[in-house]
Amino acid sequence: MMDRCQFSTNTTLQSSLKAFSRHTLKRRFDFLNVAKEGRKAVMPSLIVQAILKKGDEAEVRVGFTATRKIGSAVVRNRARRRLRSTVDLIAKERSLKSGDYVLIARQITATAPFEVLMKDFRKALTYVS
RNA sequence: ACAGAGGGUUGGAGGAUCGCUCUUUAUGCCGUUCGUGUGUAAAGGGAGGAAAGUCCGGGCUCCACGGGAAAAGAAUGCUGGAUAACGCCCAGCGAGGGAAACCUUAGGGAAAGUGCAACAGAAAGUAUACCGCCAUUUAUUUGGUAAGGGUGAAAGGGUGCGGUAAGAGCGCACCGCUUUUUUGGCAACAAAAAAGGCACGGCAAACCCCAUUCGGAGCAAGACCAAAUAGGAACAACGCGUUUUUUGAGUUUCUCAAAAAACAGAUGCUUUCUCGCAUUGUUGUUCGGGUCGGUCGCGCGAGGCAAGGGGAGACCCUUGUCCCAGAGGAAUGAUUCUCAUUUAAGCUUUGGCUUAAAAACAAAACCCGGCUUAUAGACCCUCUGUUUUU
RNA sequence: UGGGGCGUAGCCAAGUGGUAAGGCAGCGGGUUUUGGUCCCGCCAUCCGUGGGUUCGAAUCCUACCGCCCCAG
Repeated sequence: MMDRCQFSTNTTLQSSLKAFSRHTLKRRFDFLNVAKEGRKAVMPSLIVQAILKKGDEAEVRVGFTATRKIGSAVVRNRARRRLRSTVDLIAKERSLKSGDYVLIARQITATAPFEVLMKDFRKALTYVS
């Protein structure tokens, strides 16, 4: 399963920007692990939890969480997409340190201006790392 | 023009850059060069009228598909139609509301039975009559009566005339009610006539009765490929509840083996009952087994559009044409340009221009027919009433 | 996907057709030198929301809203 993921999610970004491949977290165990062991940064528009790993496996894995608390299915899907877009754009401008990241959507994630999301995520990264 | 009623359509348009998902084609790599896996490129497809709530109905799949009875248990409830089916829909009937267009309506049965009606009131349902009215008695009675008052949501037909001691369907007329007949209608029902002479009050979204319908579960259904673990099937060996009968062997009334019959227990056949049917223990070997995971189920359908026809309508028939989402931590996002819509402010030659803002409800999860609920804005058709003009 | 339950004062809750018990909290008063304890009184009427049945609905029916639980 993990072997398959290594090949699948490395898409067209490979040519234009180097060394970023977005693996998504899919197992409940991974999310719980990050929440338990990782560091946490709370911003107005999002929450970031992360475990940074050292070693030869230069792998970045990202998971997204949008709970029922923030709204209906439309709102949850929109929030998750915007978080994913944020991660893609940030990864272009600077390389993420390898490790597992979990982004949690908050109430204003779906409606806030996109620049606020970007700013909060950059700030959260400095806290976490 | 204003006020109102009914029905229908739509749910911004066109691009740019970076990304997501599926299909097809081409091609690289791995490789047991069939195949499978994994990348790249190009082309094409990519949410709704409610996809929602999950309230009904059906398809599909598996299980049960022994007979009978009962009980349920649930749902529906005027009539006819329509449909794959429905509690939806269409047409009509009855009842209620509105000035009208029109709207609402769970609308069978109360002489099958049981029950309920607080408080008030004499009395809440086979009238035990409070204040009254009338007669009688001689003043503490007895009898008649239900017109009037009062209570209540509801008081035992209503109005009028006659009648009477006072009264009363006691009699009569009209209305209501019940029964019968006739006419119209497929029917619900409507109208008319005759008779009866008031009996049969309300509540069944109280229990209930009657009629009709319903086997259970759900795509996490189910099928296939398959690491692991426990259990299953076949074969072999051993063993095999109780009673009776027959046969055989051994050593005698006894023991062992085989066959047949009966009975008992347990389990299963949707719940219960009855009858019936099936199965029944231990060890070994082999077959197999189906969890993680993967593939299918899974998009040609009670399908969309157009034309013609049938029908009052729901709807149906014929022909032509089109192919239109298929993910699985779950696909549409980020930035931006032009036009269109609405609102506000400013300018204005009333044509418009500039600036700013807004743009709903809401995301497929097997599929379809409905219902219910949410919904910014825009557009179309029909009808009713009032006012003005012609 | 299927099934079950709950909503009553600020909080916990009883109430299965006839004007909503009780406790805690709160407010006022009394007792006490003062505070506590104790005693008395007050505090719902929009029973989650909208319709309906009924003379009458927290209760019955129906459609919604919110919350919780169970099975796969």
